[in-house]
This record gives sequence, structure tokens and C-alpha cells, in this order.
Amino acid sequence: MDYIQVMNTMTLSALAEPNRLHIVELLRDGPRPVGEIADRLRLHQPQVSKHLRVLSDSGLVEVHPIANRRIYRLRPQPLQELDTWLDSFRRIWEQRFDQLDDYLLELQAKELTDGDKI
Amino acid sequence: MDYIQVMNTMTLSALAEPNRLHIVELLRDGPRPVGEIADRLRLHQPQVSKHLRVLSDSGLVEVHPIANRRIYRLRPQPLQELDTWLDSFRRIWEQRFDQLDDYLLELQAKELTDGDKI
DNA sequence: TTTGAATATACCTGTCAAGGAATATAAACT
DNA sequence: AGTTTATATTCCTTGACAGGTATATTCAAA
Repeated sequence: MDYIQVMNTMTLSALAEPNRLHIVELLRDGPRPVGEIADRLRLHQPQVSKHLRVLSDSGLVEVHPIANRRIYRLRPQPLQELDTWLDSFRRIWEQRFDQLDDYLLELQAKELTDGDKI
Repeated sequence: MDYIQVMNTMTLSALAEPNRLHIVELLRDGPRPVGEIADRLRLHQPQVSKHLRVLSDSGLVEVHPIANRRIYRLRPQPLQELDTWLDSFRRIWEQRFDQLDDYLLELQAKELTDGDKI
């Protein structure tokens, strides 16, 4: 049973926005309420709320309301999936040192074959 | 000497586009010329060339011209950097099982302190 | 129950990036 | 030299998305 490892673009596009990436990196140090995130990153509160919405939709963070505040915390899953995806590349690179050489040999073989046909 | 691990958004935004992600996943199986990528992914050639340009600018691929054709190949570096970045999260998660609990304790402690002040 | 603090949402605007079609470039082949 | 093949680039249009401001919502405290 062969698995073709495919990655979810939601996670990637969520992380691709610089401010959202900063938020994720901030939350790495522990959960934070919205206001504190805004303060630390010097962003306006609505901006932060909207970014957190995107991060939440992609499963990268989750909320825990405490009284007035909403505490945002990182969720491991999407980043773990990203890690699994990267694994499929590590395996390849360990396996074949120089893929270009492989390709060239393949190409050469094909052209020799074509030469026979003509 | 403490390092704050920061990630490059170029890699992430390059990968965040679905067709580019497909190209990267295709190149995982080995180097390919533009035309073959276009065929396999059912994309128009100019589209592929443009996506490859972005991937190239972000260092995710490199070109090797052979006669008429241009062979594109994956470069490990950006994905390795992504991996290093993910490492900083793995460490955190192994270290602290439930960060929210940490935060709540912290919060509680702070409020008790504030209570003293009032 | 009014006021204030924390957060989310709606609306508007400007920017940017992707796709499509046409064209330019470059190399190989006749 | 002219033609074909492979690829890159340009121009145009359109859609998505981020930021800003104003406003809605929710909860707590007075």
C-alpha cells in the first residue's frame, strides 16, 4: 500500500502571512490573550482578531475564554502534519544523493533507445 | 547565547500556492523539464514557468539547462530550514505537556498579586 | 443597570498575485 | 537561413486578502 504524501495548503497559507507567523512564534512561548498579542507585536486589535480567526480556521490555534478575555493557544496537529510531509523529502534525500545525475542517465538511456528506433 | 528561531515567509508563501506545492511534490520524485511538469499537472506552460520562477526565487528549486530544455530540481535547503523551525516547536511540546494550565496558574498568581496591591 | 474593558465583526479601500493569451528568446534540426 | 521545439516574459483582467475605521458583542464591576 503506497501512500502519496500530500500537504494541506491551508496551514501553509495561514503561516505565510508575516504577522500570523509572528503570532505563532509568540504563542510558542505559551498561550496569550488577544490584547497581549496586539501589544507585543504592535498590531491593532482588530487585525490580531482577524489573523487569529484565520489561524483558528486552519487549526493552528484554539481559544479558551476566560471571563472577558480569550486565551489563544497553539495546536500541535497542523505543524505535526507539516513535519510528516517534510519527512517524505528527508527520506528521498537520504536515499539518492544526486538526483540530477539520475535524471541525466535516464535521459541518455532514453535517447539511445530513440536512436535505435530511427 | 539564546537564539530566537524565526522562519522565512518566502518559503512558506511559495509553498502555499496549490499548483506550486504540486510542482514541489512532483519534483520530489526527481528532476523534470518544464514541459513534463506542465503535462503531468495539466497546467499551461507559461503558468508552470511562472510558478517555477517563484520557486526558484525562494531557493526551492534550481535549473540545469540541457540543450533546449531546462531541468528543474529541488533544493534541500529551504525545506531543511523549515524543518529546523519546526524543531523549536517540537522541543516546546515535549517539554510542557499542557501550556494552558501553565498560563492559568500564571494568571492566577498575577491576580493574587494585584489583589494585594489594591 | 449603566459604564468600561476585551474582543469580534462589517465595511471600505488598495494592493498583489494568479490565470490567460500573445509574444519574445534560444537552441536544435533540415 | 528558415523552421520547429522548448521555455520565458509581457500585458491584461480579475479575485482574494490585508489594513483601517467604525461598530457590535460580551462580560465584569461599580
